[in-house]
Amino acid sequence: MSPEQSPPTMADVARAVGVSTGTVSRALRGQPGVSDAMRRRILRAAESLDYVVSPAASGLVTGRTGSVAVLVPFISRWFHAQVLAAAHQVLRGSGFEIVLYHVEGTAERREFFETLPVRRRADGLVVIALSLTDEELARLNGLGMPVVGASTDLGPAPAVGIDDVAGAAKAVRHLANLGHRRIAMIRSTDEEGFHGGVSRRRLAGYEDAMTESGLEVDPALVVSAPWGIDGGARAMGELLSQRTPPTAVFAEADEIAIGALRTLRRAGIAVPGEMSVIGFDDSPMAELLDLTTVAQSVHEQGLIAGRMLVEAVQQARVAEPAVRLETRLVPRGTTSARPGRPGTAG
Amino acid sequence: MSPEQSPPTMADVARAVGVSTGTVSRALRGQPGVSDAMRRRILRAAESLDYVVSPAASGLVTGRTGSVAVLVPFISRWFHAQVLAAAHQVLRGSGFEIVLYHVEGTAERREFFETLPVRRRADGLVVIALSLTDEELARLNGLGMPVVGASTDLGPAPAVGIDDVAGAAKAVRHLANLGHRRIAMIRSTDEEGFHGGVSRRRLAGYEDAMTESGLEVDPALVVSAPWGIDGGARAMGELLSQRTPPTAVFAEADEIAIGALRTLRRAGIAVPGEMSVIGFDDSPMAELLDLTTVAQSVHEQGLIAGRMLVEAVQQARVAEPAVRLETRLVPRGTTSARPGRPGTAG
DNA sequence: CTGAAAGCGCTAACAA
DNA sequence: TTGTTAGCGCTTTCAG
Repeated sequence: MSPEQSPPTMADVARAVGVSTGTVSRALRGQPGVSDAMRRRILRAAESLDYVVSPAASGLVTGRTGSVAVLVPFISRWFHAQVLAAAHQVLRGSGFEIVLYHVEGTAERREFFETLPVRRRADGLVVIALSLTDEELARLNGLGMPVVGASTDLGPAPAVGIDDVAGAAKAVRHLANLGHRRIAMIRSTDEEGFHGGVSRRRLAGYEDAMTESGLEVDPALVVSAPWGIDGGARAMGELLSQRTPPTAVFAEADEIAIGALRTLRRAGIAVPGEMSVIGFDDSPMAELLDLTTVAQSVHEQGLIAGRMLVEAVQQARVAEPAVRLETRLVPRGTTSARPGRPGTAG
Repeated sequence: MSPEQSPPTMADVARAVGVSTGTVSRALRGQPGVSDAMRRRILRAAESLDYVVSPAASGLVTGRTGSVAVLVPFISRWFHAQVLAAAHQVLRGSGFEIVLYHVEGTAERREFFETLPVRRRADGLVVIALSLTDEELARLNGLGMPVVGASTDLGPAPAVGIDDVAGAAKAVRHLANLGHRRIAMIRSTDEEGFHGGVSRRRLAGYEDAMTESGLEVDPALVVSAPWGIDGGARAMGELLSQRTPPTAVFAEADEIAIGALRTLRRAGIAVPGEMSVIGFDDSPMAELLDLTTVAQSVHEQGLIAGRMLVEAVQQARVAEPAVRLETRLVPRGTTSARPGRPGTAG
């Protein structure tokens, strides 16, 4: 009589075939205990009715949501988008829906950790490139669901990332090997604590390599500015205004290095002739601008994090819960031997 | 006796306070018909038990999921990420969770439109920067949930975007006004149909402005290449190999224009001295590289799309269902008067 | 203002 | 192999 307004339910399918919903349920999920003939009839009926199971209803009884959450701070940064895309790919490949939590500011971040909206909404969580406080870490661990990190240290929880200390050291060693002695570092300020951990580790790598190369770590040569091109530009300006400016600069990230390059260009300082610059990450912009940098496998981190979460959710344990990917120096056109160095044309 | 393993339910809260779950439900959702004193007691109990309602359970009875879905093709492109971030912001601000569907390839895309995983998983859908086929459009309309588009034409459904024809015409007129007569256009090939609509409209704008300026549209001057820096670089090469190369180039997107710039740099052709280049979108890279372009309000498109969806979901109608945002020319350093033009230094 | 009871659409025993 | 029966945790009448 009345046309079906609301979507069909499993009962509709059962009725159409003339069986019980129990059988339909088993058939649809590929469970054993249904004859092949019956399964076919049921699948056909479901198809023709355009039926889909209600995740809410099934989730209510199974206790699983079929979704996983992704927490990511700056989606419009190349690195973050890249990791997200890769993780998304494997998670959807495993049948999960992805719930996105984008926390770009302090307010959103606090809101997330206070209310923990993931609770009861996801079966697991992957955290991308976020430096967590101890309290935040504790909140996540109290979530009662598996959590994995990509480029994020989660303490005991599974995580994939790189050795930032070693990576930064590679960059600085490269500069030292080129004969540079006054090597500066540009860090990002991080009042909001989004990537403080990475920044600290890359600083440590800088210091390690300096010491190892017999170079003095002059505190004046370590400057900070807000993350991004403008920040890098500003920091470079600061370095140029010093009594004895550096001859080479290691920037914590490519975007920062690119800002530095902008300042140098505007100041008419030749790169690499008068100043060498090296970044970190090997983003597409680095390639475009021929920026020497340290590469990491960004996409792969997303893939691995996704796989880890699938494992954690489905098998309750992760085979290899701490993966460190290699970094590698990518020499390009913004680094060269120190001006005035013996045997080198300035 | 036995410690609570599973998260507390509403019944636990009710028991703690000594009321029925009906009352707890009303209290928690701020519904009328609960005394203030009772509501306070209930809120306190819920808080101290660390209780959160199960969206699955409440969704089962209300029929709403509390989530909205976002469909986006290339999350690592600046434009897409930007729109997504803005939409996410307003949607979360309205209390929705965001379910992300990232369809980067044909396979993923087809899978999405065939299985329509959003069904029963979201209360609405925003589609970002996707050129849809008629069948795809029909699938979305049959979804039974509100759909809005950002930089996406959805036929009758609400959408926000720009006037691509007019925007492209602005770019080309700028070049014509500078005295250029042989003006080329670089389009993106789009075998997979991801942004064919935009590309076609920008081509139409190019043709309009050419005709309007009394210039001939030479088919040889319209070249295509895969979207991105490499594509733009390749297309520029093609243009340079022609018998009578253009003196100015309009690229469908900044990323493509940037590729063109790379080729020109490598070829030793002065920009804008010997060749003018203009892009579209005004991405951060355009600013960095001092690329003349046509700007659009990307962030605002995301905000508006988000607001539209909230309206559609909550009020079942959108006050202003077709918003066209303005574009504006951003003259920078990659465009100048045609070489050899009277009164101009080549 | 509050309680009782029915039921949302499904799954998971347990029977048959 | 299939059906029956309880719920899963919540909202929503309808009574009181």
